[in-house]
Amino acid sequence: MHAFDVLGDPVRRRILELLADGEQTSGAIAAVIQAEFGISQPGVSQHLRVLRESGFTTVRAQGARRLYAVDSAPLQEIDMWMERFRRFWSQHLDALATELARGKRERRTNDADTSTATEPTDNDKEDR
Amino acid sequence: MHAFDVLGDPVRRRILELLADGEQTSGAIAAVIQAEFGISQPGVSQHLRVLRESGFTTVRAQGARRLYAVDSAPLQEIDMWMERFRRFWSQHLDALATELARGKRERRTNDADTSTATEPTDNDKEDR
DNA sequence: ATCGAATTTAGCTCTTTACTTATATAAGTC
DNA sequence: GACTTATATAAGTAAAGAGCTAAATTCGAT
Repeated sequence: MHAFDVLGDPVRRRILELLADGEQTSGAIAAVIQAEFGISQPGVSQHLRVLRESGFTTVRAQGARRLYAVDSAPLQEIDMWMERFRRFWSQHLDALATELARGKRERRTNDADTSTATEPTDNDKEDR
Repeated sequence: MHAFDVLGDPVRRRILELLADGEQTSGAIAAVIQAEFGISQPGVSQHLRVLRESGFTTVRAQGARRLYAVDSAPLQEIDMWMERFRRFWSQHLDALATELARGKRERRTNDADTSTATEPTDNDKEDR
């Protein structure tokens, strides 16, 4: 499952929002999600599994509890993919810093020539 | 369909990558996508429809051709959602510029207290 | 006005996935 | 050891979505 698919689900996004504030037990997460979305505990558990298996979270056992925490790797990957679109909205002056921080990028070549089409990201090729 | 779901599909991501280099006709896009993914022209057209209807692209007619272009609004929204996770990887020095560019954000409060759980984003609430 | 190219829409099938309930596993408590 | 709490897995169902072929639109050119 691709990182974007994982974030496609509102329950999973919400779980990540919760984890952004720090480690949480499965139970604590389930309580919030059940209250907010009205789904069952196993339902939440399955979402946690998806997050786990797709690398968005790490888990550590503490007795019978499972402590989930954000693993930012896939989020970073998404952030990198988004990079090529940032110039569409951050061409203001205050974006200069961002540009510096994120590294220089190619100048916009506005030719719509088909033959010049670039290859798809490795990332994208691998999942079909 | 949520913005993240739209980006969940590799074909749609690829189309956006193509459009990042500038406006393209439906036909030019279809040619590339068909070559790369082996799907039919109507298949590509359906993806263009999804991108259009979810706000990722704008279209303008030029005779019988349709010229597609990136509309960055939904991408910006995603970028904003991602903001809360950036501190997980950009707490290095070179991220200072990014921090400045993106505006200051709340200090990290690392308490895992359940009762303090924040509300979900309006964004997320609306789609269930 | 007719024909062909460019693009979209319709209807159908197949697969994936998000749920559900029921059950398993494992740790803590009495 | 028996019971409860915490969490995960299994099996089944229903809905969504990605693809296909066929047909409709719409514009340009003869």
